[in-house]
Amino acid sequence: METSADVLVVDDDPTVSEVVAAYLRRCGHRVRLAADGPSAVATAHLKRPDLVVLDLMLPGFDGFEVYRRIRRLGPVPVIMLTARGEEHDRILGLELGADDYVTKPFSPRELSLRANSVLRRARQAAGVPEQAAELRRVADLEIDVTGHQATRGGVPLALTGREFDLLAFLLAHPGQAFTRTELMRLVWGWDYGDQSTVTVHVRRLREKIEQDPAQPRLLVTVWGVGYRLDPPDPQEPGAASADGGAGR
Amino acid sequence: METSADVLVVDDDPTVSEVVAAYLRRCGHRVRLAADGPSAVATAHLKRPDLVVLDLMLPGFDGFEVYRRIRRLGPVPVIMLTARGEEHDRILGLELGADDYVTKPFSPRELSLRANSVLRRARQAAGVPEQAAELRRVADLEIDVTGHQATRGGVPLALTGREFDLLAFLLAHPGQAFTRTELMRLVWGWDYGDQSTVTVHVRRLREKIEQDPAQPRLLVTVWGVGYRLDPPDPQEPGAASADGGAGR
DNA sequence: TGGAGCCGTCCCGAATCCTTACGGACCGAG
DNA sequence: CTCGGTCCGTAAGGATTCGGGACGGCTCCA
Repeated sequence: METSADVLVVDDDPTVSEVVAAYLRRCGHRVRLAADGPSAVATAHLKRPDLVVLDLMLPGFDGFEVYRRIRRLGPVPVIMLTARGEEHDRILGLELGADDYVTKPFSPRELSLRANSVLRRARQAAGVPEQAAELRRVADLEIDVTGHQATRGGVPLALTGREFDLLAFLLAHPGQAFTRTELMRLVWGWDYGDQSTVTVHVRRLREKIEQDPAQPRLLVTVWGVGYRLDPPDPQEPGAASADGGAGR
Repeated sequence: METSADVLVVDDDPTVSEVVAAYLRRCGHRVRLAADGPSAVATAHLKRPDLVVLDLMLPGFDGFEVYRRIRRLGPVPVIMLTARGEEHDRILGLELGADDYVTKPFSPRELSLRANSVLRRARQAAGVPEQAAELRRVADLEIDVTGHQATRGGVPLALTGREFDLLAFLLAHPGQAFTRTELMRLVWGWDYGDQSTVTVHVRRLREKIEQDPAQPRLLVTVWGVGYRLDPPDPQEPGAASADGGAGR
């Protein structure tokens, strides 16, 4: 679990800011709100948040200007909220150096994922000792979330971004079955789009972590439901024991 | 039972809300109903449910407004019911903030899965240590609802979806007899269709959980009524266990 | 400006599962 | 003893799901 952080949310729409705040608080963060540019800059000055979530469409005030002023305070990470289709904002935002951006309409889960990711990167860059690299293990599979590296039996795996996220999530919830839609929401952060995307990534991940991808023993498919990462049976390690119910 | 939770269902259509309530009760939850926005908010205030299932199409009251007011009470998980066919963008916008949403028409399995996983995540976020895998046991039969896995004496069973649902339901109500029609309605979610479907699935389930499927001792048939999952008599098994006057 | 890697989507074959139908066996009542 | 209702076992058709292959778009990098 990520540690808590101070987050400043800047948006003039109370509906959006309330929802965003609720979600971030649920993740264990402390949240402050600002509805306009000046108060945002002032709050940033006084409270020195660990992360700023900034809507670019502020009334009567240029969001970019707010961004520049906040950035002068120091290397505070910023996530920008932009409207879909506004390629201009997005490009400009990234050029300015925003750590990440999220296009509206967005799912709160997506924002939470981005926020945690940005915070993690920021802490790492800041040289925070990073208490004992966050490790997760199942069978001979090991993942270092902070170091963004996965190994099997000590051998590093060449996972892509999505594959890593998927494996990290499954390793965090071993033995639990998830539907494709759930995985789409929890790993991808959104749930529109084709569910077969999940299927394809599971297949690609199996190619890299399973000994026999055609007969997966770790990343099992639960028919009619979805997928599950099985913790290894504490019993036989290499014995040719019948696969119990895994058959078919 | 750790799975049970207080659920508030908000829908103006009694047909829908009753069906939803039935689905949730079959999962072992306690359900309250509210037909309009104000009473929903009031009930949420008074009863502090663990989960809210909220229909967005409330008459004369914006469902999203209800959501915001309920959310102010605290981090209550919310599942939204939306009608299919609404513009995708609208759904996305409304989804803003919901823990999950289900599009109508929905299947009972769908709602059950979502409700359970939302509750699980909420408990997890609330600091309740996970690990509390939802288990149900009778005799040497054990079922892990979150992992969608059933075992007998520790050995995994290869159950199909329906078989799993059926066994899960019976394990939630041991010692209680159900007619085929009841099982059809409570497990399948509809009350039309051939009752022999239930018969066939019971038979297949017996093949997998009974030691001698020809003489079932766990999944007993109550003649003229239906079926019942018997908790094992810890004492003598061969006794002439008169099933009382259950006959007709 | 190419080229490689990653991601998301689509298509189709194969495997699996659900439902229904049918014949025979069993139970209880008159 | 006979009969009507009920239950069990088998089989087949239809529907759904899963897995593999492949394609185009996109980004990043040389």
